[in-house]
Amino acid sequence: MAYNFTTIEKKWQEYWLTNKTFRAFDPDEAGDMPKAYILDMFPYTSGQGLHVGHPEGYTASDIYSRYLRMKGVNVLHPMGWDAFGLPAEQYAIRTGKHPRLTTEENIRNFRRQIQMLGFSYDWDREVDTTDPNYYRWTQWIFLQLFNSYFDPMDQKAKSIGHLINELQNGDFLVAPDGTIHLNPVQEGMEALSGQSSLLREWKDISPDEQRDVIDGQRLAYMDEVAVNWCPGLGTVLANEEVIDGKSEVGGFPVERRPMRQWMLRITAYGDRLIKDLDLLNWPESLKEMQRNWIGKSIGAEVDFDLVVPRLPEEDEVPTVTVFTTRPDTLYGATYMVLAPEHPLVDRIATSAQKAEVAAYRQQCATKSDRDRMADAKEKTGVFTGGYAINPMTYKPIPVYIADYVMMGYGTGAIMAVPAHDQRDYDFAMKFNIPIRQVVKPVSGELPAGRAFEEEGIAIDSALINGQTTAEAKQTMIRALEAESIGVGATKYKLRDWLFSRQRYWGEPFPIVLDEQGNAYAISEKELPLTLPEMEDYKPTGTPEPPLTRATEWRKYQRDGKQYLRETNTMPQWAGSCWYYLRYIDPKNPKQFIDPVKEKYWMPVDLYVGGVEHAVLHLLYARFWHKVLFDLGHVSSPEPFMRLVNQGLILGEMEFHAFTKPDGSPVSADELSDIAEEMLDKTPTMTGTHKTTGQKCLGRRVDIEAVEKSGPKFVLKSNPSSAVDARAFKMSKSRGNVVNPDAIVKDYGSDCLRLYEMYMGPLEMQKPWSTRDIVGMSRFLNGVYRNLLGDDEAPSTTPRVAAAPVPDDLDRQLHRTIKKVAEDIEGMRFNTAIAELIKLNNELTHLQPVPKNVADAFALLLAPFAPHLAEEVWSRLGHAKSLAREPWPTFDPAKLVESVLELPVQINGKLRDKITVPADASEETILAAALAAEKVQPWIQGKSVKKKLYVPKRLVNIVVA
RNA sequence: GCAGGAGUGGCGGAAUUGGCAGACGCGCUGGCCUUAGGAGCCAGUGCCGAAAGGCGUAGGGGUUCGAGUCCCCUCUCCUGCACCA
Repeated sequence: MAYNFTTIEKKWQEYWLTNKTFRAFDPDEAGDMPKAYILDMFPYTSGQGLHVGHPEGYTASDIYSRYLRMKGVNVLHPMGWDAFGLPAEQYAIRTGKHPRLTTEENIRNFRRQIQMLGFSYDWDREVDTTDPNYYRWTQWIFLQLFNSYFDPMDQKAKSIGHLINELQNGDFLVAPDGTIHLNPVQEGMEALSGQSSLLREWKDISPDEQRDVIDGQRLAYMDEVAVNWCPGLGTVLANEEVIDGKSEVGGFPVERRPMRQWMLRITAYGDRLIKDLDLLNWPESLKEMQRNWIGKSIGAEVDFDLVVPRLPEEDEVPTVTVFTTRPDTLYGATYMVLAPEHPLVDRIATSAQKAEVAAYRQQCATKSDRDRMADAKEKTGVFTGGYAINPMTYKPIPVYIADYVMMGYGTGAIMAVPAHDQRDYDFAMKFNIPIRQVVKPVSGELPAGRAFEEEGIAIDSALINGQTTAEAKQTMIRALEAESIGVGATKYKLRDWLFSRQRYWGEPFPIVLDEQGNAYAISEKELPLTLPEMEDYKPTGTPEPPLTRATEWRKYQRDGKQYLRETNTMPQWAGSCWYYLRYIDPKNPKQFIDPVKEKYWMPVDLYVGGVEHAVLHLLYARFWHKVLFDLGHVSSPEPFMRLVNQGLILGEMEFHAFTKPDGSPVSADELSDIAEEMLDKTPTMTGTHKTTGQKCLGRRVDIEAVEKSGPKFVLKSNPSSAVDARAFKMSKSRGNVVNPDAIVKDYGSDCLRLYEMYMGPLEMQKPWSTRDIVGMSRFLNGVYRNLLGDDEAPSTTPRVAAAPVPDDLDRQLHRTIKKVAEDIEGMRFNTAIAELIKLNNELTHLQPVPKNVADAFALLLAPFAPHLAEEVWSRLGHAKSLAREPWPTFDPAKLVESVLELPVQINGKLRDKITVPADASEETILAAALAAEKVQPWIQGKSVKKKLYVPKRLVNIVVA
């Protein structure tokens, strides 16, 4: 009979909650306990509830936390809710309920589901990003950003007050574009020619302009930029939220349009965000994704003089600045390309070319990002009719516009070096532009028919001939700087973080605007600024945010002056940027965190979550953390020291058989690019026939209709026809989503936990298989039966008694203790469970089970199946929870075997096995090996060349 | 195209890092028990072969007494980025 997991699990969950079993101790109560902060990525509380992917990571971190607690560690293991943002609001609109209500419902449901899985969270620390007591501090951090700037010398954030001081002292000067520059005189440097004459001192600037300069330096600033406007969602989106030209949420098309928006100056931190990755124990692939996203490239900006008639108001020759990572190839620049949107295009285009240029620009503007990507193979562009002067060769080079150069990166203009850049090469071939080699390989020949992009030796470049690429770059940059025609420069692909959304369900900005649209912070004392109650919170469908309708709420008065509140709201990611800090001091009404507690708990020792947050949450949170660090609010430069990604859990394996358009069956191995596609709004499997190119459609076939034949699966009814076998991502539309509620009801949460951990290595992607769960169910039932017996009467433990431990069992026990601890520390939970199963199998026929073995078993099982372990532990006569019971220790002496069974190989092939005493000498063992029965025929009549004995491993005899 | 990861029985996956390939679980086969159930217990289960034995870690080559593990080449799948100058 199965043990009653439902009753047992409920009982212990209540016990843990009432007794606050997993309370983390504050620094003053912790004594000399070591600390560990074990963090899960908190869930976004969608209307769908928990899916089986959540418990995977949560169980892993829970096992680790429970293990550490038993090792005497003070563990902080909290949980909370990420609940502001688009999906919650979309759900509310769909169900016709206010997002506050749906969010409350969703949180209740998530809490119920998570608590039913028995995780050892400290529930007194629960946070909810939509709680005004929480988002008050999100707004407070925004004010920190608003009141700071990035100091270019110290490479860190400082208060705006400090900047004003510097400007007043004359340490900084202001350029015509509003950017600030070090005062060369003050710094004892020679005045830069040209530019410096345009720099002005603070005192020479009007108050209005002064405010603009300051506002332009803030880490949170407003700017008119080309943004991703998503009409389907009625809001703008960050670059990170746009995938292949569509919104990540909902998959709606996104268009670029200029709008005035809040931005966070994450680009200032690009360099530190890359560099500090080295401090982190994160998966290499994830670090690489962040490096790619930030996209740092080092090179130079070079000014090219334009060959155009000078306008009367210009006192110098107009120039175009290009960015290049290969300044060593400057001599090879044979043409120039501007992005179609580049502001100088009109200035350069000749009257003869104007029409063609305008037509091309029009064509680019209407092309979606998607089309642009699809057309990437074929270069397009038009000649402007204008020329620029190559500053090294003094030769005029034609200026083109082409959509392979983007306005958003670098300077929006490139010097094209077709000999050493494949894109430029393709373009030059199409437009018959000369190609000039200026780098040759260190050895070997220049490749024919393509660009030579690798490093080499400079040739045909007077200034740098014979230099290696690295040397030549340096020489060139020095020369450019000396001539004031260029400067070494570093560019990032990363854009500043677009931080406002035209939606209701988010944190309001603690900002008011005057009539001119200038932004002012409200005071910290006015926080939290809560969302107004609104009947109609739906998006307006225009860039006008719904909060604009809250006319009373908007009004704000200070010092007799009227202002209007900012009506944009913050994006979904704001609350999750710092939640890990609030857990440390969740109820503090005075500060966002107590510095003593912060110092004690931070940084996070282990962070477990999905890889889907690689460039969103994890980049944003690191950015905020660094700002808080610079401003002295937190003590560590990085928040998450070790990070582990759990692998995706896919749906059950599916098989698909394919048919040609005419309906005849086709084998899956004749197809390529098999994938799911939306046809008539239904997800359909399609494949392209390798030879005919026909599109073939797949249909799902049952596993019973399929068998394995060689390396592939085929139809039983038609064994010549291979079927496609794969597991898909779980999705509602596929109908392959597994609901944890159902699994817990049928098998219990201990079983679900065990199954998810037993599926394979944590980081790997793996298919769900409901059929396999029964294995873990049998294991748990076996444990119950072996220790507590079939009798479910609560006080009896008939199978356990004080008894001597048989040698074999003792060895297995100590092996298990060793292996389980090692595997938990290495997060190899699948093999730890295998070892527990082995120990349990040893107990199956033992009567009685020795008490100390039963005790140890309960403790070893506790991190994995905590409910059953507590039940066993209590029924074995222990009064208190085992949550802080010391972890069992093993005796290395108990692990050694008294006799060895050694394999004997002849020429590396296994032929026999011999059993020898563990302390036998090498000669004895070799002699025994040669004498072994099945070895004899193999050495008879042959000469033994070599006898190898690998201690405690094997014997290998080499014969001629 | 670039970067990262992976490829082991019918399935999920083990293998202390160069030393008995397939631990453990599912499934399957046979048996026992039975108030017949999706319960429990025992035995077996990589492939070929009656056996001896042979063959086996995507494919091909190499290093080694010995290779799933190290080196070279090729193929397939996944994930990310993708005209980023």
